[in-house]
Amino acid sequence: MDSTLAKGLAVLEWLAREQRECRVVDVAQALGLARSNAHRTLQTLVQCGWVVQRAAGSGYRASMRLFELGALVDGAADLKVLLKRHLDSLARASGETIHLTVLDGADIIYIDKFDSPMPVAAYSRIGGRAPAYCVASGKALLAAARLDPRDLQRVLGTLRSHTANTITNFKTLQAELLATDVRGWAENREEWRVGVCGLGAAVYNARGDAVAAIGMSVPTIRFARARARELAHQTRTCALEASATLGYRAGNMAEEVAATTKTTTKLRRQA
Amino acid sequence: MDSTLAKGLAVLEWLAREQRECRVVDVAQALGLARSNAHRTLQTLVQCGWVVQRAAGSGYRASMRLFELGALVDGAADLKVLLKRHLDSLARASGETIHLTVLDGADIIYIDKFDSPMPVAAYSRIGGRAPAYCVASGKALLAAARLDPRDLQRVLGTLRSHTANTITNFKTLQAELLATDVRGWAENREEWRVGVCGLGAAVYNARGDAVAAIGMSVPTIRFARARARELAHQTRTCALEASATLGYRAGNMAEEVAATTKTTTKLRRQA
DNA sequence: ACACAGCGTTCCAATATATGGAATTGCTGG
DNA sequence: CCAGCAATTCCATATATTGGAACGCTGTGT
Repeated sequence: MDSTLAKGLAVLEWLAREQRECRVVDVAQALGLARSNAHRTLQTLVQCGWVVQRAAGSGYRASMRLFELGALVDGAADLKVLLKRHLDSLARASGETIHLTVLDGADIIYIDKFDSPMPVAAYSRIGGRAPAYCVASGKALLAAARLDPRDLQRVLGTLRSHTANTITNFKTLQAELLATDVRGWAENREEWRVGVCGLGAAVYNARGDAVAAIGMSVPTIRFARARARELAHQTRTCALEASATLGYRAGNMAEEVAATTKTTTKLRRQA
Repeated sequence: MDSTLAKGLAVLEWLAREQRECRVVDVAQALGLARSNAHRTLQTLVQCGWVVQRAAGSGYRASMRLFELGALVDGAADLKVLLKRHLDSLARASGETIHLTVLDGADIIYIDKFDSPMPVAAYSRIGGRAPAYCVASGKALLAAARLDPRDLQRVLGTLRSHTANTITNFKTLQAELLATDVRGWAENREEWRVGVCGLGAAVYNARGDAVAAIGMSVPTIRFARARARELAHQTRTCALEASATLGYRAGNMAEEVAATTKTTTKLRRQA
């Protein structure tokens, strides 16, 4: 383990999260480094273009390099541009807050967001995270991944409780993922934040991989049975249209359905 | 200069740009490292969460960490969410491709994009770069920065020619930046890509800093004098509305205009 | 079935490199 | 003009990094 590299990455991450000009001593104190060490590390980051010092002798900030390279990861930027229209029209049709998310280990990461004109209790941020098993987008992606129960447990670790409704039992979660796969959308009923429900559906690319999920956050107060049904239908339809935009063909859909049924059966047997 | 850190960052950047699963030897060859060295560096990056190895013993990819932190830089993500509505309505009103950009040294970086339904010759990508002095967004931001001629030259370095129309002379560029500041928008007439013109206007936050620019890319064939005027007006208006969304108050505008006049006079004297 | 080639991974002694305390410089406010 | 704080430079020391060698695994060609 290259400790110098680990230290430099820690400095970079800390600097990015601070979102303000930081001085050498700030970095040194925050990460427990000697001033001279912090200084040299920052100099290296500057020389490599990951950190900028607006005026010489002034504070340091993370440079746009992080953004530039972040846009390349998983083709996130392309996804956003291609799916923007779909998300926007879903936002307009529903009047609710819409997210585009991807799976990163046990979390989802919000990669795009369309705010509702109506107020929502939940606050989310592009680049922000949420536990996949607690939110609708995450469940849609986990369901689409079709992991063995064994792998699922390995990926998620312990199911921590975040509200009274959080699913903390693997059997229950597996059953829910099966249901998600069958009906084509996932639900979240105050499992992550009290007062906030959600709907989610996976988006597939031309190869049939689930590359992202479209999610909708709805205050419980607007999530009555009939409206939830309607919104779920809208979300699922939007995800299907988005998949079509990425080249996912209806032709595959037959196979897809067959595969679903097969896996469903297999998982039922295992459960 | 911490060479271990520099090496690790180089590996991370290379991996992000490759956008595919890379093996240890690929990294070692590409960056001229010993296999064991490349291996340990990758292990460190994995342990720190910047790189992932989907299946153990398989290739390495950059993780979502880059995206996650990139979203924090300069509040890029917040900007996008706040300004989305404005960009979208400009895209609809004009029918042309709209960009949101920020300045990074001598380059602009595209942080958001709304594609035109009509085909455009220029290809741009979120996270992509262009030389600031060659494109309208860039000129709008450089004009808003109000640098001394001395600083401007230091920041930009040599003005390389990219088309027959590229501005390669500092006096000419300064004059154009002055004009930009006065009229409130910048133009690009095939200075970066042949066949592509552009318009750009700076967006200000509540403190009066130019934090981003709104840009429009238009094929020359649709950039006749009258239409260009009309689109320029739309672009400028959109930028003003966007500035208002960020808390830039008309009250400041008087000061702003005064400052502009003052700087203009000062720069005229220097030129 | 065997030998071989390619790759990931581990190990280790040599040595180049990072480290942190101290000294120096530069800046700011009283 | 001085005092106080922070940035930066310097250097001897200790340590972490380095790359060659070796091992095991997998897949391929004979």
